[in-house]
Amino acid sequence: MRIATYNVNSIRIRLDTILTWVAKWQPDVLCIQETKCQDDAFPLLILQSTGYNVHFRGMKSYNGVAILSKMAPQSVSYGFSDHLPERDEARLMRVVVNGVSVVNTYVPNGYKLGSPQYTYKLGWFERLRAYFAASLNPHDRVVWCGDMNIAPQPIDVHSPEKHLRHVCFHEDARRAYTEVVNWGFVDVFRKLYPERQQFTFWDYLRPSSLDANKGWRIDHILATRPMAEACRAVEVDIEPRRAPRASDHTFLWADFDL
DNA sequence: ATGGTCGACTCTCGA
Repeated sequence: MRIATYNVNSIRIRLDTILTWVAKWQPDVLCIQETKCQDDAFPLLILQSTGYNVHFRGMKSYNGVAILSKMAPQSVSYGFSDHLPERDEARLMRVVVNGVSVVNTYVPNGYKLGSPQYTYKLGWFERLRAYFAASLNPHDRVVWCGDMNIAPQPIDVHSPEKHLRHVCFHEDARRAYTEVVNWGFVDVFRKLYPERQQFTFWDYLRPSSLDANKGWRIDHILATRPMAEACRAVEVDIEPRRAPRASDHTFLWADFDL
């Protein structure tokens, strides 16, 4: 079972990228973040023409998540369902496919240290931990993937010493993320490649960052222990990142023998 | 301290 994740940064602009990648790599499940369109503008029919099942939730301009799956999901749900007011919607969805619960998240960026957005990001991780604790079991087959906006370790960002106060590397953000991981997840990329420095994101604001390989590993695939033990391969595909009209993120995929 | 680049959308915000 192949599960993949991709921050598309506008699904309408990069529809071709998705179609080409899906045709080549044939994921069983593809989790997409930052679709950036309202549901009535979502390119549903063309995505369905690939034969995939398509589920999504968006909002105007920002955020938005979608999941493509070869098999029809047994269930689909959106958001935390914790009845707290949403500062922004369309950042979390879950499907159950082939007995595997797949949770797709676009974690809030956090803007700057000390900002309300940063506080919201930290709280978002706490809500996510509560969400896993309330609705899933670490002994079951669960995969959590998406754009986490967290580089978990110094190896996961270029020049870590320069980013100690960056919202994607600050100790408080990393701790909040780690608390969720500690509910029962294994970072399958890091499990298979304990030493490899492999980024999934190069900042648009620094156009030379890709060539200089000054990036971040902030997109992740995490699996509960029973799933992680079945993980046979994980790779980052940076080729679409070099194409014209590239997103600043890469595709990331993992194969599980079930 | 600031700007650099995108995308959505409305002359600005979020990343």
